[in-house]
Amino acid sequence: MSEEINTEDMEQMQEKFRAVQEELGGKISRTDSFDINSIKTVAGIDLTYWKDENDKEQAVCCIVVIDYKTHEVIEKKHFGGKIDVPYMPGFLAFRELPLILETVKLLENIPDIYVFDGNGYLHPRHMGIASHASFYLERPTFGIAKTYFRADKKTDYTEPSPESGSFTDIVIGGEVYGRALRTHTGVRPVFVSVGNNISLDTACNIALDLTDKESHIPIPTRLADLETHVMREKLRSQN
DNA sequence: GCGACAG
DNA sequence: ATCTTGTCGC
Repeated sequence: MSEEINTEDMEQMQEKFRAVQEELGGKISRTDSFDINSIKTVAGIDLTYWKDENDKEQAVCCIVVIDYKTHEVIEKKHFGGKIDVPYMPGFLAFRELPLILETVKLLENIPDIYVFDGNGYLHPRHMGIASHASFYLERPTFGIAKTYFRADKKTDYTEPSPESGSFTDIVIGGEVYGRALRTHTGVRPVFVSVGNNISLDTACNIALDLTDKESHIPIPTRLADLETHVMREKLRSQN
């Protein structure tokens, strides 16, 4: 009884989604709208998926707010529900945003900045999930992707030197879309890109500030990821 | 027709 | 993303 989604439906969906992205994509600001020294809290956002007993796709979104300076966890919130948009490269926001916005509503401590698991400006229409989400949030955003996404089919990235902190810009058509950033020496880089109202330099500095020995993935994203797995087990056993 | 493809 | 044990390495 699972709804079958054929290619015609997918193409119609993408047609509408692409129009939304082209409309909003030109309204992104890649300039800091704040002073980095004023940042007190940062939120990490992530989702994880599973199929329920009726083969319906379910997901839970988790947001973890931490103290920027001490990295102490201030708050955790989650919201689970059915997913009705399939995964289509380039259209991740349409799949994940509904649950994300519901989870944001639960926050008692509004963070100074939101960090997403995925890209922002590093996208064919500059509208990865970090950029898209910004239009519904009153705070700057940026994205951290664990694997490279070719915003342009021809453009690959150049491996940064092995030392922590080194990076290479991802340039397409003379424009910097994002950055391959090494957060741990000798470990594969993460891909940082601007969401909105922040500069790439600042986003990378924050990513490095929020990375510790435990993982090459910055703490907010790492904690949100761990939390989604915990919540998935809890929600699975309830249904 | 073939490959590419954030999560 | 998810299905999955042991195993190599710091």
